[in-house]
Amino acid sequence: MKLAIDHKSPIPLHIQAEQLLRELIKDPVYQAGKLLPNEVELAKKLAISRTTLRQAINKLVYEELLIRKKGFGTKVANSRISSKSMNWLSFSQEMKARGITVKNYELHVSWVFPDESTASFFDISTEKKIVKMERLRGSSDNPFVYFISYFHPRIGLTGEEDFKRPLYEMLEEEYSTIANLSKEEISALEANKFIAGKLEIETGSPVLFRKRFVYDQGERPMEYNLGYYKAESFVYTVESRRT
Amino acid sequence: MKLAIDHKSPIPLHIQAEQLLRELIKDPVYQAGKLLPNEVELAKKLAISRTTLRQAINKLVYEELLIRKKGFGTKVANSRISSKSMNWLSFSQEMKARGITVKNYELHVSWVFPDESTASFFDISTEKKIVKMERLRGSSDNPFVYFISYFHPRIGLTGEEDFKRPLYEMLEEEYSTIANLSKEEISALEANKFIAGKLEIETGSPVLFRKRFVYDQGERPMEYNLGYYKAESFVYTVESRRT
DNA sequence: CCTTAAACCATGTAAATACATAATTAACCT
DNA sequence: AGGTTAATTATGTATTTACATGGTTTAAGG
Repeated sequence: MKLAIDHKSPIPLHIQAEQLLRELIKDPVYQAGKLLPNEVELAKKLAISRTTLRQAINKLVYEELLIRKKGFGTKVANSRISSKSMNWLSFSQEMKARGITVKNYELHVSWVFPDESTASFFDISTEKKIVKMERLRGSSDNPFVYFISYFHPRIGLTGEEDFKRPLYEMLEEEYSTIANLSKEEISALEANKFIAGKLEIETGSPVLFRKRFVYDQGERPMEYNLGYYKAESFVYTVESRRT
Repeated sequence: MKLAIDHKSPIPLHIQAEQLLRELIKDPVYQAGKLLPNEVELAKKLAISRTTLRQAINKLVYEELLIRKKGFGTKVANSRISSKSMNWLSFSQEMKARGITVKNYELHVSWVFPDESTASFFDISTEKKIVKMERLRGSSDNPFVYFISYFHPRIGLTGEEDFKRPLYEMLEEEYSTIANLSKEEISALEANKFIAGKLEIETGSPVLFRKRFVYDQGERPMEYNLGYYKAESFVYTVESRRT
């Protein structure tokens, strides 16, 4: 674990401090509501200004990972909002846990120009082609989900990879890219003609639609994933606890 | 609307600025991704330092109400309704934060026999009546969610309570019952005739359906909640981190 | 011995300043 | 006209400085 801050790095100091703090609070020593060193001391130790350190702490406070108390100190929050971390993101593993064997109905990999929103999430130009993966998956009886994934060019995918392997395992082993954070948006949609065809339902039928924004170790965008789930066959579960 | 900042007020300047901005972006003029005045100008106009102003803007950026772009400016995010772990559980508070005034279109409280699944969750007999609350809520323009709540008899509700108050606040203050854990199941459904009528959509249109199992301090079931959200107007967001 | 006041500690608030960097626009040169 | 370069604009990063304020601990006083 990196305990110091590199002033020569192009990564902003407050980002480095933030990452450092995230690592720090994972340490068992800090788990049970323990106090952090005070800001003035810690800033001196890290050789950054108190303002910069506060900038980093602020983010974690906002995420409710840290709790500040005036005149007392900053402590590590005990219970975090767990969203039943999906084991972790892997579809096939999740299905396996439910006793469903995943069948791949279609798999298609291509190089395409990203649309506006994808390019914006990846922070790249719409003129630069990226790898797109489409997958139709389901149980042994019938397909019930259609996935579209876009991958950031930084990863360096060729499009020739073995996408039959569990995706995140492959990305980790072959490209040292680890999914670290996922932001998801879940909504209900009417199936358009294309999706309806894939999922073998009627156009206009409801589908559960999930956008997933996946970030790597450095909080950099790595995957943009769209999932269209046949309505009856999928339930998304979330568990959250008061903090 | 207050447009100025009171330097003599005991309320911190950055809090005042934050509130002012929240009001400001509600203004129709700012609705469609419009740019805010630049930080240096705005700070001068409000007679506060840029640092303080940035502190205020930061909060709204964290909440994704504003989007900053270096060298370009700060624009208002096209606010769609999302639920960032629901703040915590309260619908009206979450809407308030988004600048949407919640309107209650219908409110109906009754004593009913629980169905099988409800009785099973509460671990009570189907012969024992419980309090059921139905609510149709939405923005000032139109309803977009229909809630049904069942409450565990242990709480001791009479059905005469003031359900116009924030629910969890009322339960905490009047009955010392605190929501502590929530398990949610989200799926997509076709609106049946009843729901379609309430939400003013066509039968068969997709709705986002959420079941919520709420537990109290002692992890005992306290509320069973069903929510039917009009499809276009609701996005459920989840953020999860690898552990 | 208990209450109250003072001292202390750590975070909270606020400003002024300086320079870096990304996005846009304008000017410039082929 | 088209592409490259430079200037402009507005946010991003970082430091130093100063004082306020809410808790905690200690010390004083009845």
